[in-house]
Amino acid sequence: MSVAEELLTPGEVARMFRVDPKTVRKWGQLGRLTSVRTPGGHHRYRENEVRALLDHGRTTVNNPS
Amino acid sequence: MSVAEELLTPGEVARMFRVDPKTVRKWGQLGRLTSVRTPGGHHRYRENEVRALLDHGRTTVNNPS
DNA sequence: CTTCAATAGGGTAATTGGGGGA
DNA sequence: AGTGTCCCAATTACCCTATTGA
Repeated sequence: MSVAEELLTPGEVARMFRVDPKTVRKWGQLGRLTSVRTPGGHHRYRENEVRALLDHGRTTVNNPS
Repeated sequence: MSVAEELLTPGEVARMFRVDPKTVRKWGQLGRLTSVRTPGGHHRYRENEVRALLDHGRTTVNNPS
């Protein structure tokens, strides 16, 4: 179902990854993030992709005593 | 329900534990820290995890000094 | 229409990742 | 077993100004 997907601003993505907005833009240029361009040239990123990326690197390992 | 979690850079964690960033990365490899990876390959660590680990080392029953 | 915050763009410094060895 | 330091290359952070977005 293609409902309107939530688009995130560079600042939002940068806050989620704890990086600089400039770094987020480079990820889009490198093809690691799908960047949606506004008519003015600003970038928007898909929330689903960002969340998938965050979950991908997550090592949910329980530490047994 | 994923609210924006606070992520810390390796340098931040290293400063809190008074160790080298390299050591922090090893903790992530050993599964003792939840490591979130940026698309660029850098690691980010959960502030809650770090705090829990810091508190965990405070198993002092009654000996603050 | 105006105002203000955020963003794009390039360039340079600092940090980080990885292996190997002490 | 665990940590600190060496090398390298890659990634990221902060400086600036002009433009876009709401």
